[in-house]
Amino acid sequence: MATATRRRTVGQVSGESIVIEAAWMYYHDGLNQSEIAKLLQVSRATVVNYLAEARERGYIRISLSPDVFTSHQLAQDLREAFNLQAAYVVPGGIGSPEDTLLRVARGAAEWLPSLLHSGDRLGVAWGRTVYEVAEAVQKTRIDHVTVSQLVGSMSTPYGFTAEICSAHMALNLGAKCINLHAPAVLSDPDLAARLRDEPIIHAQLEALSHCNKAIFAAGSCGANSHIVSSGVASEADLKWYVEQGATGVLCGRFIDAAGKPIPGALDDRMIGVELDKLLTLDMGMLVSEGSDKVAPMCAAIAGGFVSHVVTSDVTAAEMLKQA
Amino acid sequence: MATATRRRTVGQVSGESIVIEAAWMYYHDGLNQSEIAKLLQVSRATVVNYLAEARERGYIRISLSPDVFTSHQLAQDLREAFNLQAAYVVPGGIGSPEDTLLRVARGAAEWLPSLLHSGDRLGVAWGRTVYEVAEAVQKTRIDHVTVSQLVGSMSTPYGFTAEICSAHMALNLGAKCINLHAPAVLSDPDLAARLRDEPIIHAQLEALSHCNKAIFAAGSCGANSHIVSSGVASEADLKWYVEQGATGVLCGRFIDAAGKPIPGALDDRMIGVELDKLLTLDMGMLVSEGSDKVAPMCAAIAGGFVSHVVTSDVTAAEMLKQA
DNA sequence: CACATCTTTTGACAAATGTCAGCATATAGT
DNA sequence: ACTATATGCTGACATTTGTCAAAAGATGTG
Repeated sequence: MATATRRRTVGQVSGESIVIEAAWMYYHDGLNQSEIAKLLQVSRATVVNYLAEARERGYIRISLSPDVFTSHQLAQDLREAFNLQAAYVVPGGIGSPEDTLLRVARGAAEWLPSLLHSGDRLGVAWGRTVYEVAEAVQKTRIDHVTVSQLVGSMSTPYGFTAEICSAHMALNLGAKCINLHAPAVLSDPDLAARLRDEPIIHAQLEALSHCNKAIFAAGSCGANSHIVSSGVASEADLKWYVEQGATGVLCGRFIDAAGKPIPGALDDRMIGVELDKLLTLDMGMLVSEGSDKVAPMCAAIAGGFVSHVVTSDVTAAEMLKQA
Repeated sequence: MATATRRRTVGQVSGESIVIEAAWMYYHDGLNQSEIAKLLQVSRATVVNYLAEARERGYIRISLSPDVFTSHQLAQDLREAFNLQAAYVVPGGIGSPEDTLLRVARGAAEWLPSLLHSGDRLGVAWGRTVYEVAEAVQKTRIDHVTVSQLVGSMSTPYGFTAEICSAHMALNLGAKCINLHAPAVLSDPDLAARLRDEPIIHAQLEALSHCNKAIFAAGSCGANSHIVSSGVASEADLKWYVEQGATGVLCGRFIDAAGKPIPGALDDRMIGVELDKLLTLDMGMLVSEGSDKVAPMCAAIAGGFVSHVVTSDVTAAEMLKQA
């Protein structure tokens, strides 16, 4: 501005103003790069660099309007069929299942900030899907939001833990983060009980019980169930739970087709939120996708844990068929 | 998806899904138009059309991160010097004063939604600046927000009225709108009093008094003061108020340099919010720009009406010099 | 069912944007 | 003060994106 900075001095903070100026001209005023170059008296290539810098620094925010994905037919149908507050259905696209999962995660990431308000306490579960959501959330700043880790950690072959899920989520939301410094499952019920009474853990579990919103995925009880591969349950455990009617997994706990938690040996050995806590939330966001998740998702919804769903169009259609 | 719609049938609603698909691929997956064209099996030109349609329909949302404008040096200085909750300072750019005003308005429009939460009741003042803000607000949907018109209407040569300001604001925020179906100023105090007692107007004024946030601009008392050109006050009125020490105009009321309302003949003839109501708000957003607004803005802040300021870099610098 | 009238799609061309090697200017070290 | 080094800027070229008139597919009507 006023003081014409022909060339921005190295590292000078005010030097960024010309970047912002360029970004404003380009994205708001709709000028093209040549016009901007002329006005700022630099070469067009420099303008390209400024814009690239603005994008890198996250000054520019491009998103698809959430309305689109919550208001079209499939989303409305899903909402009505399952009596949800809202559903967000992303186009599955042509890509691999992997791509579709990323899209669903990205959709959730784009929706989530608009559903959070000042003072909210968000519980974050754990898993591949939740991890991708946490990563995809754009940096936002909502005042006085707290993120809590809903279940204890497990070291996984995938390299992300429950702590990382919640920590990244908190980081991107500009929120305070309360981790749960304990394993998700212990070998001995007694040890678990003593750990739960440990002051630090106790305080963390206490904080967790004050969550008013939560985000989680549904786990399947099928062949390559995540609950087994992550080491929370053994093959034998899974087999036993399936025999009792287990249809899906929610925050590390097994539920049947009606969404009722199935009591079992694992319960006493686990550290994490108990399912009935989730029933009283203002918002329970279920983010999942894939044929194998249809039954678990329907079960979770039937159990009353879910107010918001994010999924793909194909999965949404399958859920509607099953209903 | 599944059913390969080679060509979308005219007007068919589901036909929009291919538009969304294209938009997703382009803006989220980072594919270029040729790649998308290949995947969707249409020509690249068609992809261009899809993307244009997505933009027109408002599916795509591009914005500059508010953080940038609230966190740089000038904004921080302004915030501290005037003890504000936050300040948003836009680069003035090279353009005309008109352009700068539009930028400030756009800045306010981009900031405002992130400052509103479910249940808020936003009071909207009136004037050129506020009108531009209302227009520039991108369609968002925050639940249970109510917009109230802070002052009565005047027909202006500019063609926008207080009703249009609040109505457009409400429309774009997806909020309920409570208008004030009365002129801003009447020729006779008695008539004004009777109008205020009229049930409809009374209810509207009542609703207005429950606002917890407000957005307004500062008016000057100079030569081409808006308060005169809009017909609220006469030249003689203005002269009288200036003699009493009037420094600026806020929601149609005159204030002195310390921000104290100046009682006068106009008060009894006006229909609209009273200034002391504004002192108890959670948020008072002052949006103004220009040398002639510096004194009025400082006065409004001194009076305690303001928690958030949006202005240009030049004006911010002038305010700091004056402080 | 043929015709008129729309909307959507397309290919060829024009314009805008991105890339990169090399040059110019600032900062750090001696 | 004089290099060495890092950082920002530029021009020429490559790629991507936007435009537009014409063709092809839908829809409505006698």
